[in-house]
Amino acid sequence: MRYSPEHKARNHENILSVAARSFRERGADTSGIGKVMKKVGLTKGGFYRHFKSKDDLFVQAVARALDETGRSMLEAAKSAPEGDALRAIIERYLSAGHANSMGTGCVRAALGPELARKPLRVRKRIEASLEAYRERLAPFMPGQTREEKLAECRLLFSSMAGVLMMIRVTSDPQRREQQLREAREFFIKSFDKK
Amino acid sequence: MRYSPEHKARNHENILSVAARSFRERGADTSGIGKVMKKVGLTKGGFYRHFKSKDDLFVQAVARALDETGRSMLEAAKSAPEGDALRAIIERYLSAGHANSMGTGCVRAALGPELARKPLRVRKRIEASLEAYRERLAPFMPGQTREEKLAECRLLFSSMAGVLMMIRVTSDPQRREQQLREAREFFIKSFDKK
DNA sequence: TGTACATCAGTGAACGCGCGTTCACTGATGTAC
DNA sequence: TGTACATCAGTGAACGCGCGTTCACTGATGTAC
Repeated sequence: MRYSPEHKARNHENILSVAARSFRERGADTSGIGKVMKKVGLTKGGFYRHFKSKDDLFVQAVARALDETGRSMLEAAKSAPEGDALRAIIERYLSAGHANSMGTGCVRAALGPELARKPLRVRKRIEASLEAYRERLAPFMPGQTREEKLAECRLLFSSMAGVLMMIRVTSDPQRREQQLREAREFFIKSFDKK
Repeated sequence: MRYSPEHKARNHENILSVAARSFRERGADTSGIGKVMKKVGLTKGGFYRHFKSKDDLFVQAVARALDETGRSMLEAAKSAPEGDALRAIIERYLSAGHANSMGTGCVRAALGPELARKPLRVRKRIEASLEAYRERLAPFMPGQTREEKLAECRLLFSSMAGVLMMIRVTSDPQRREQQLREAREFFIKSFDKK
């Protein structure tokens, strides 16, 4: 059967968002193309009408996930009281909700080491997505120049990603909460009102 | 052929250290038992005389890797001038050498998300290794009580792991160096001389 | 001291399985005339 | 308006491959007598 362009675009989006979640939830190696396509409602053969390879899908899924996390951070910033944007960003990133949902959360905390292991060609594309993310959030960071703000942005989110990632190893929910609280306090103290 | 107990112990150690490196370098999913055993010089069938399962090996390899990283941190602390132990720890953790050798570096930065995805039974054993690590390094942390020191230790190493992990995504060596420098400065300022 | 037997680390083939990718094919729609 | 053909998203079987785990077997050493 022949499909409309909208139909194709819709399936493309579906593959992307199912993959973005599955990669983060289970890791890219354990998220087979067949499984992803099945969840979308298609068979795996059709995958290559949408993406050149699994790595191509990976790069695009990472880009989409970062875009969504960026949007969520911007939302938090914009719905915060005047002058509390950065605090709101930190509080949303280090929230229990974020810690409990790896599949819809920050790519760094869910796939960081996998990003580092990708071949250079792939990694360059990922770096571009990370740069775009930092550009969006730099305005809320401390620092005088754009370069300073970008550097602070990188440092803040890399650090918070490490904290989030390790909190997810902690099995006791109460300890998780406490670790989140301590981390929020630390990052707000260190990055806010600089 | 029958082997001496020392022979078995030696092979056990070899499997462990080859796995500990391979898991960190390539990820656990991509480090097959067959490959590990081949590198040790054995065939894969013999693996199950040493470990109950791949997850069992994983847990023990993580424990060994954390022990080695802990030892390295203690070394840095002990060979530092009086009062500069924590600074030395941070500088060694955020060194170019560490950033450039994922296979022999900190487990958190190389396998963090994989730890978080393991089933509870496995994760509990990993938590114990992480606790042991923090106990060793707590004496060098800021804080009045043991609990405070342990919490600072967790926060410091989780954060630095995130930074290290994301620096490994950066392809340009000069940028990596700069990011390491900025991170060292930040963590020394934030955790040292508190 | 000499012989018979038990032990058990390591071998290598086999198991069922899921993987990424390719490919001949289908068939509804869009286009050309 | 009607007919012939091209397009191409999606199908489903097939490819070669590596995986974790099991298992009957080997054979040098340790132990019992």
